[in-house]
Amino acid sequence: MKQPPGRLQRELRQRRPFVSVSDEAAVAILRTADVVRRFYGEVLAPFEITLPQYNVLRILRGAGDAGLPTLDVAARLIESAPGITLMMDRLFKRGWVRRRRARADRRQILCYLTAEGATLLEQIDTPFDAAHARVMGGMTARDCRTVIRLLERVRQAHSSPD
Amino acid sequence: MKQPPGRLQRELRQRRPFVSVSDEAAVAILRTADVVRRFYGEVLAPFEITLPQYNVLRILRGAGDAGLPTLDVAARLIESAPGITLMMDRLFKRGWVRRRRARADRRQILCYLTAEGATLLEQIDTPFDAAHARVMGGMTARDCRTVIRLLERVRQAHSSPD
DNA sequence: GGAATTTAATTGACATATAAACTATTCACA
DNA sequence: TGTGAATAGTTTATATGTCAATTAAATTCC
Repeated sequence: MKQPPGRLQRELRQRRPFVSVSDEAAVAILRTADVVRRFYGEVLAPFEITLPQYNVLRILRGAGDAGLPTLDVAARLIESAPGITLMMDRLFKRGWVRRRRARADRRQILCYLTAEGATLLEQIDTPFDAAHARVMGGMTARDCRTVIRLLERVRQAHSSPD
Repeated sequence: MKQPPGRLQRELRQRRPFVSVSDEAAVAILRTADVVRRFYGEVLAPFEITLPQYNVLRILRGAGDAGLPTLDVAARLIESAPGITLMMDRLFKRGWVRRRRARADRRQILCYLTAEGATLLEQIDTPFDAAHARVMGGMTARDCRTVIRLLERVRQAHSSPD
C-alpha cells in the first residue's frame, strides 16, 4: 500500500518529505492542474487559440444572441476584470467576438460570438471533446467521481459565501 | 448517488452539463488548483513574495552551500527556462539570492540562497506550515491520500519517459 | 433633486508562463 | 583533434493573471 519513496517526491527531486499529507495533496493538485492545462493547450495549439480564450468563446456561445456583459464572462472564469478586457480585445481583433454597449445599462459592454467565432468553435468541438476522453488517462468513471467529490469539498472549504 | 444539478456546474453557471465525468474532473482539478494557489498566495502576501518565488527560495535552501544551476531550479518547478531567469533576477535584486558561474562547467550559473534569504524563509516557515493544515479544509488524511493516489495516476498517464 | 456610494469597465504596473531565436560552452566521435 | 551536435542560459515576443487607481454610469438615500 505504501509505495516506498513516494513518487511525487521523486518527481520534485525533493530531499525532505512533505510536512503532511495535506501539503502533499496540495502539491499534487497544483502539478496535476499544470499537466491538464498543458494537455488541453496542446489540443488547442493547432487552432492557435489558448485554453482561456477557448473558454471565453464557449461561454459566449452559451450566451447566444443575448450576449453577455464583460464582467459576467470574467465571473465564469477564474479571471479578474482587467484580464478579461485584454483577452476580449484579442478575440475581437481576431474577429471571433463582437461588442456593443448595453442600452439598458450604459456601463455594460455586451459581448457576442461572431459567426466566424462560431465556425471556429465547431471545428474545435470534435477534437476537444475527444480529448476529454483522454485527459483523465487510466481513471475509471468511478475514480473521476471520487476526485470530483473530494475536490469539491476542498473548494467548498475555501469558498466565500457563494 | 447522483447529485441533482451538480455543484461545479452551478459554480460555473453553465447551461449545458459536462460532456463526461472525465471533463468534469478536469475542470474540478483546474478550479481547485486556482483556489489552492490563491490560498497560498494570501498566506505569502504579507511577506511580499509570490508562491513561485517562495518555492525557488526553498529549493535553494535545500541545495545548501553547493548551490544549484539555474535550469535545475527550473526543473523542480513547473517553470520553463526563460521564466526562471527573470525570477532569479528579481530574487537577486531583493538580496535573497546570489549567483556565480560554475568553475566545472562554465555554461552553468550556480544559484545560492543568501543569509537574508534564509532569514526570510525562517520567518515564513511557521505561518506557511500552519497553512498546510488548513489548505485541504475538511478533508481527512485518508481523503488526502486518495486524492494523491488518483491524481498521481492522471499525471502518470501524461508523463513523458521521466 | 442632488450628493455620496456603488458598480462596470478600463488603464497601468508588475509577475508568471511559454515559444522561438540566439550566444557561449561542452561533448561526441570520426 | 577538430567539427558538428547537444546543453545552459538569456533575450524577445506574446498571453495570462493580479493589484491599485481611474472613468463613467447607475443607485441610494436624505
